Amino acid sequence: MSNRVRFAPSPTGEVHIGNIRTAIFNWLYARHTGGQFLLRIEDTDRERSTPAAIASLLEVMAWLELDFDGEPLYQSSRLAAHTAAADQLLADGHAYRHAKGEGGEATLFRIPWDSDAIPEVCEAGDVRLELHAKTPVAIDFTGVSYALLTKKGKASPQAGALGGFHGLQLLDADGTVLYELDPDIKAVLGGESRQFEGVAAMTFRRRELVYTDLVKGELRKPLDSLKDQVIVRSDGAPVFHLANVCDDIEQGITEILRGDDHVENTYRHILLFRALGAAPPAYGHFPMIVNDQGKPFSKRDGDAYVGDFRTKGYLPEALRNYLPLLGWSPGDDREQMTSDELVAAFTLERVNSAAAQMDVNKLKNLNGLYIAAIALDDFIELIQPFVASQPWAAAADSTTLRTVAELMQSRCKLFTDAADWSYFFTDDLDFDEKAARKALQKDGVAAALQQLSDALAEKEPFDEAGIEAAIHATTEKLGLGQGKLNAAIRVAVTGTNVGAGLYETMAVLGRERTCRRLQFAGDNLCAGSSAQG
RNA sequence: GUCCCCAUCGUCUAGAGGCCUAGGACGCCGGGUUCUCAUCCCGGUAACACCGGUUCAAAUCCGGUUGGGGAUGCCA
Repeated sequence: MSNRVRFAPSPTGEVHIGNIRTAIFNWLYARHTGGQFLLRIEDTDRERSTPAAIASLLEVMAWLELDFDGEPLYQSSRLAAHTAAADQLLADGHAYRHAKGEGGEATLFRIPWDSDAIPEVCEAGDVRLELHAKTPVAIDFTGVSYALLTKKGKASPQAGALGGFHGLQLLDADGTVLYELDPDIKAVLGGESRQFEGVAAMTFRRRELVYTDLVKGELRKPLDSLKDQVIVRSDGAPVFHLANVCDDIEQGITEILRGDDHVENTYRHILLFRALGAAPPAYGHFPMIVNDQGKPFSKRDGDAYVGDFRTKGYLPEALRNYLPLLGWSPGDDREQMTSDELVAAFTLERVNSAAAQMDVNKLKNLNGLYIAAIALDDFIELIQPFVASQPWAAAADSTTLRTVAELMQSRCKLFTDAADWSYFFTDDLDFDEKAARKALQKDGVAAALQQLSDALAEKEPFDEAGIEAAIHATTEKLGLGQGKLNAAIRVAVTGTNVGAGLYETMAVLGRERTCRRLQFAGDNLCAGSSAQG
């Protein structure tokens, strides 16, 4: 049977990069192994799941070209199956109804007492725990609760499922056995409860659940540290754990690849698979992506939504290339990789286990590399939406825009950099104060700009070569070195000291604009010009 | 508190006992090309968390400490 993996997001808001990286990893794995990549939308949280969130999820996946196989499965459509599974569990004695806390009776999944037949469960030796004798030990069908003795002699309350305490003995300070669980287990499971005071220690045979994580290797968890889990709320709504496992069985998932925050769930889920009569799939857990503080992303880190990267002018190719590099590497020095190369190189063995910090700088650099590689026509096409949002959009005729795009593409790291193209289309220059001061506030600059403007006014043709010649002629006449005036000209005509080639830029601007700006700068912005008094 | 996981330059990572005076990339600094900026090219900066142990030999194995994260929900 071929591999079947799934991406199972909850559509409760914007799509987060951590989530979409999980999707990318799953997609990469499926495509690498020739398996299926399924999409399951876990929309059972009626309060928070919205059609808008589902639409945006689908949109983001399409944008990143994460094509899934078959139709998406909407978890909400499976309510009846989930409820039936809970009923089955109840009937089989794997679950019980219990009013825990307020809210009425919920259905809890029991960490099984008879776990000998479960391949993932093994005995892990005898355990002796020193207890806080003043806290009573309580035992009933929901589990064992007790209090450990801290170093300071205080009580540290604990509770664990019954199934973790085979061979349990309660001892008093003298070592006398107060109680043995095994002979009493039927009665306890049947609903009787026991309580003991003055228990100094407890001993039992520890059982552990062991599985081999595809990423992290062998992982184990003592059953006595697990608690019975609510699987159906008192209002009748099945919880995530049940729905998730049921649907994984339904979809025939063979590998569950998800974020590190799910490792603890895995132990219970494996038990649920077994109780439902299914063999659990293999599991692999990816390291988390954290923010630049090294902390988990929270709602405050608004930048971490995929949609935001899109509106900021990132290319899907760049994101799809960068994200898998967080927590995974091909093992050689490659970083910029095509989708095909990523698919070919991707293996779970090469996924790391330490959390990875998002480095926007590096992403931006990669984005710049991708932008530089785009054909001019495509670049113009892609930049349209970003140009459209500029105040000068109306002035940007397609011919000029094309020329500008050609000049600026290699200087573009993000599509939003198009905001800097303003001076090509409007005379309302945004002068960089520092650059202006440095380039224009010098003696003689005003006169030089005026002379250049005069020279340019008659230059024919007004093209790159002609402009260069005019500038050279002017500097020569003034006894300036070649290029000495360029910085001043640049600031005068563009407002800034960075940008494409000066002559090319002036040619695009055209004679009229260029001269007007030179004169304006000469009259108003230079040392000794009228505006300066 | 308890359980589980994690730990190499500022960041992403390579490294699965000798190839490591720890490699690459981003960033940063310097230089070259160029009319500026960007690109491109050269060079530099900077890390094995700490303490023990195993070994002829440890970033790599083991133990402990510290630090970080997760779980301990009728959230997903």
